[in-house]
Amino acid sequence: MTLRFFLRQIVAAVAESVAKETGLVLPDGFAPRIDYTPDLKFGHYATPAAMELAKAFRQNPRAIAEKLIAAIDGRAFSKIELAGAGFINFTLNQTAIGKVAAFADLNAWLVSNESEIHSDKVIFEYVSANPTGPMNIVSARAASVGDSLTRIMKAAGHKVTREYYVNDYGNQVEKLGLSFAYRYLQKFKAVTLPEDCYQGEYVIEYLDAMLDAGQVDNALLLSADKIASLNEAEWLAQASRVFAPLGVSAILGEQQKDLKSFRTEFDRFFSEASLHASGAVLAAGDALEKKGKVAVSDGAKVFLSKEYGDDKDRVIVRSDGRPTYLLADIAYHADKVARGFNSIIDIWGPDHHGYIARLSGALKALGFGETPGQQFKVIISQQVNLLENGEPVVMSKRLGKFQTMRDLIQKIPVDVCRYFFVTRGLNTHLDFDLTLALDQSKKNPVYYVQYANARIHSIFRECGEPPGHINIEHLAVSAAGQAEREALLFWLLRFPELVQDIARNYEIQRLPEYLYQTATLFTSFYHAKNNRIKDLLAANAGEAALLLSLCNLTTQVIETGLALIGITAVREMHREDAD
RNA sequence: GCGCCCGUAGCUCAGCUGGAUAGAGUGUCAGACUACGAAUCUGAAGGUCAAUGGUUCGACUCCAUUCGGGCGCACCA
Repeated sequence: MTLRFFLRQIVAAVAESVAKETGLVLPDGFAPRIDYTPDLKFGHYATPAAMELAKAFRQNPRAIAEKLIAAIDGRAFSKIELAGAGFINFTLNQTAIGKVAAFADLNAWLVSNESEIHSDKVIFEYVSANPTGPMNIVSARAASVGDSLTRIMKAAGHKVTREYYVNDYGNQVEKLGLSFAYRYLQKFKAVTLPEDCYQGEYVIEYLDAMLDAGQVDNALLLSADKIASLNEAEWLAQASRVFAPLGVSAILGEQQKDLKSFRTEFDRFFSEASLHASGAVLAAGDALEKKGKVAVSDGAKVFLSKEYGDDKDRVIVRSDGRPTYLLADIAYHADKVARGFNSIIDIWGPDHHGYIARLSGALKALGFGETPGQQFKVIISQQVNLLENGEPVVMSKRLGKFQTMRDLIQKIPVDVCRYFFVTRGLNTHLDFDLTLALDQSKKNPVYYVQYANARIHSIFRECGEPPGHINIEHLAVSAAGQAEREALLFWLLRFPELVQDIARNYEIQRLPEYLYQTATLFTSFYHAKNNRIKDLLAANAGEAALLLSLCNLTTQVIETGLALIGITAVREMHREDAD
């Protein structure tokens, strides 16, 4: 059990008993907050519960706090104090700590703590870049954050499915096919690529690969002889239909390679075209119509999204009968609902924020959210400004000038990229300066964290492996009165609480911050004279073993934490150059 | 015009559903290697949290207005 959960149960129980005794009623759904104290000298945890209750009880917070304190069974504590305007500060005693946080191994503890949260069946969609070109740096950001968040949610105890939506249907795909057709034609004839085609050179590369692999149908193949009598318009129409799916699968394949090298995984790549093929798209329109949320305007069917806060109603079936992208997306999300997910989370790009109202409106119209616990959450990933030498790099797929995710991975180690992307909240604009990332690579925080871990393993190599079994009570006893040990130990014990928090609020940046602080606390522990394990080995073997055990817990936290953000935890580090 | 994000130390940014003295890194300055790895550590300086008003026991956090910076507003996907 986490210490925080233990305290929350206690405070909730005494709040209830105090309320009952005095004939008062707790606020609806009252769950006391358990916070960390600003400093361990105030205790391990604090609760502002008395302040939160002040209004409902119409009493002075300090008076409430006194009643709460009086009602608490003090056996687990060495100190409970009333502080400030009505904070209650808790200092747990070592026996209680050992009993509550009883674990021999960090991962076992994480698993045993899963019961503290309400486990959700979650579908998490992220990246979902269009299969019309290589992925850019915004996709890399979404990949880092989405992948890390899903790992964290799983660690907290949720059932998570990771999905990537492939927009392999519609105008853009047709244009992609046309771009391939033109590029092929250009090999035999001087024709200009139309402006609305994809201008990037990558089309030529993929085209050549297709031709080499013999994927292009013989009937379409051109030659110098054929060119003279060619009906160009007809050929282009035919060729673009053939090239479109080939192009999509080639580009998707490359995207998947990039994602893999970025250590980003998905359980499924969901094809938009499959929704059209199965009739699911139009069926979604019918479902909305049955709910009375569809009107006809100028021959088109519109979804009445204004009822859900959108600024205008949105077309879902065009006047020519073709469904819009929105309807396909509604169908896709209806499919997620049908698969039984009750938590649907998407990461979208910054240009899609206006889209939230209409899609969440459609889900509501279809009845999603009526069952308690169902939620649809969109996390908007803000822009990434790519800088090189302080100058912005222009990104435009159409013009073919852009920094791809692959360029990024080739320039900067994946560990550094991933760490960099998760150090900022998704809702902030991000300046990624390539030169800076390279220049500072040696002073990069990710190396600092890895270094701390390598140091621990160096201690193990030097002083012997730690005992396999971690005994928290013994660690707490040995930490008593030793500032560095105490700071490190209680910081480490917060790790599962942090995992729970991030799984709830998606604030991924808190994990790298935590790990950095872990490394800092460890090095300060390491430098304290009384913690020199090497010296203790002969003098006090028992204490040496305890400190090795504390190091063991530290490395478990660092390695598990790094794994949650997809970063390698090295156990030995080597300088790249001599200076 | 409407909507979204941002404004915190010289620079890049944290600040956990409102909570105790606003924190890191980097840069600057002053120190520390006969030390399980100096890819390190210790210390100093650096702030009117863009501005104004409001809400309350309490505001960087919530609300309103203003000023700055960025982005988006299709029968494209």
